[in-house]
Amino acid sequence: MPELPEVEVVRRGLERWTSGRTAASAEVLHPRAVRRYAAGPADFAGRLAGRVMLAPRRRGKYLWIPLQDAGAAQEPSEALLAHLGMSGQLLVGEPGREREKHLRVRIVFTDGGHDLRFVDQRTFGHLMVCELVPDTFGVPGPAGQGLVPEPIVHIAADPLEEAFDPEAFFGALRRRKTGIKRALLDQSLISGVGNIYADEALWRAGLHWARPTETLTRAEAARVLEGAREVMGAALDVGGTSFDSLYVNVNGESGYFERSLDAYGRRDEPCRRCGTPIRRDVFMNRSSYSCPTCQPRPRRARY
DNA sequence: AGATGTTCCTGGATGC
DNA sequence: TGCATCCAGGAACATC
Repeated sequence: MPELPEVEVVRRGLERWTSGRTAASAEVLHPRAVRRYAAGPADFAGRLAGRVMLAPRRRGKYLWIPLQDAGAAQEPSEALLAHLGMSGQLLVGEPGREREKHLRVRIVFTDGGHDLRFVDQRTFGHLMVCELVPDTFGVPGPAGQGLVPEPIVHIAADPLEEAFDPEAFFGALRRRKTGIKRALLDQSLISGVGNIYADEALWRAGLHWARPTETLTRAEAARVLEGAREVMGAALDVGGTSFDSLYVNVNGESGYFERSLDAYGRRDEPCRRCGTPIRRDVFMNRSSYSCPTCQPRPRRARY
């Protein structure tokens, strides 16, 4: 299940394997993979052909590769945008290798080298070509760095970005009338935090998932942020989390972080701080794992 | 308008 | 053994 650290691992892999290379052609093997691209699969493929892939960028769980016309000097105005969803993979490898069962899109390059493949079993992920526009959540960076894909202008900065504003995040939390976990999963408040890392951040902060956001103190909000940063940083250090074979990095190697999780998936196992068995609640049609002792349910809960 | 519920998808695990 | 059902979850979209 790719969340921010896993997507960053993929981004780094692409930086090494596709930067500076020119796409020759693209083949869409399943239209659902480009469903968000209104102009359709043929136009999608046409937009990639002949364009140079620059260094990939990331915000939260979204990944994009700026596309430059060959020989052009101006800043790129379009990008190939990717979201891996539940089971998406971006794989780089020998062009002649066997086709994966769930291969959705294949891009080959003019140099005849490694191809780029989008493989996605559950097809929650997608690719599209889009415009790059000025960033409203982040701060302007070096030339061309202040641009983000138009379809994700509403996605907030993620906690590992310099542009992330903790005070603005705290203010947004206090204005909301909802539970802290729902807020953490809302990509317009903070991006890159999914179900797994939300539970981990709350365990580290000692807060229950149903804690009303409007009652959070600045210190509590800071603990949640710090927890998210720590757990995602640790996951990044070991190459991402993997619970099954669905997540692999760009070269097909799995991550090794799952053994380090403190809450997620540990139902009935002892809390690593106090020994109380971890409990599982169903919330938002998802599992939430927490320690009943370290993360007591608030008297007034919000969902 | 903000909060909350629904939906999309596949295949491994589980139950009878 | 075989078939049916459950479960995983990001985020757009629908509804209250």
